[in-house]
Amino acid sequence: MTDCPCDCLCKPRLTKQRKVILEQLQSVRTHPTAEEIFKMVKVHLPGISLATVYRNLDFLEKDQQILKLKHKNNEKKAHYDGFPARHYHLICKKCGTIVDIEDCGCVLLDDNKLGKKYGFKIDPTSIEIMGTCKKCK
Amino acid sequence: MTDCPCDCLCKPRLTKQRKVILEQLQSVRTHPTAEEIFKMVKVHLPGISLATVYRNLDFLEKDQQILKLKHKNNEKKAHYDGFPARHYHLICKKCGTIVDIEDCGCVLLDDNKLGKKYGFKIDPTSIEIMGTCKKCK
DNA sequence: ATTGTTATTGCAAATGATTCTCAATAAGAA
DNA sequence: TTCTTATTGAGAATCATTTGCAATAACAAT
Repeated sequence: MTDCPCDCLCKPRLTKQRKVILEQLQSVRTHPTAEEIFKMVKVHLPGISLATVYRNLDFLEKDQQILKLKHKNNEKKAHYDGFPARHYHLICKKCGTIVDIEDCGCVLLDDNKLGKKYGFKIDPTSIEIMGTCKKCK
Repeated sequence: MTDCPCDCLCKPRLTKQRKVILEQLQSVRTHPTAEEIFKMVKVHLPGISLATVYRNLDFLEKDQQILKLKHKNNEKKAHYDGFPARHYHLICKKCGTIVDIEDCGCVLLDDNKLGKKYGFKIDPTSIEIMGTCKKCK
């Protein structure tokens, strides 16, 4: 582990908790909430605290090891994605289904024209596209 | 006012409160929070309640008269946009600046290839693209 | 290994944006 | 004017997330 992903000067440590949280999130292809991750991790570390899960999810997100999805419909809970490789998410406004888009064959964001025009460095992993899924239409 | 935008059978009424909330939101080109809208509306309706502002913002969003932006960085507050015409938003992950993209000359979403492939009806006004703005780079 | 420093943890309490409850009010149809 | 019921104001409730703090444990230095 190198430098802290936030702007502090501290040296992050690889704790059991942080390790297992990441492992568990990477063990699924779904987009679990902090609470759901907490339950998965508790199987391996029964004494872990929910606050620790939140703290490590924040850390891992800042460190760009995972993604945080904030958009799932009217739900207040955030969802997490253990695979931060460049991909977008389609989220159904009605039922909240999240679909990963691995290769969308689109140039909107990749060519970075948009970013240049507005002086933005676009983060392609953070894009959440809302809509209505097949079932809900 | 026609049918209720939620799935209930009630007949919406155009109250003073709803009218002024929409007017005030449409009077700015920024993306205020519910609290900020509350303050603007209170100038004209001193007795209004914050709960009423929330209820009407929900209503107006469902009715597609306004947009709700949930993504502004680590802030928990939602932001609102009084101009729901098709446009995207760039949001800076660091400082939270929101930039409107009126015409991005991009086809990612408009051609609806993406929607077809995944069976999604994409809502082009709901797209929030995260990145880092010029100042924060 | 042992020690020292300090990042991290568990717990419980706090936070804070949003939602809900409910009696009172008022929009709009009859 | 009357009636129905959608909406309001006030405050309490919700609940995901954060925070304070003393105890613990990573890991660098000895």
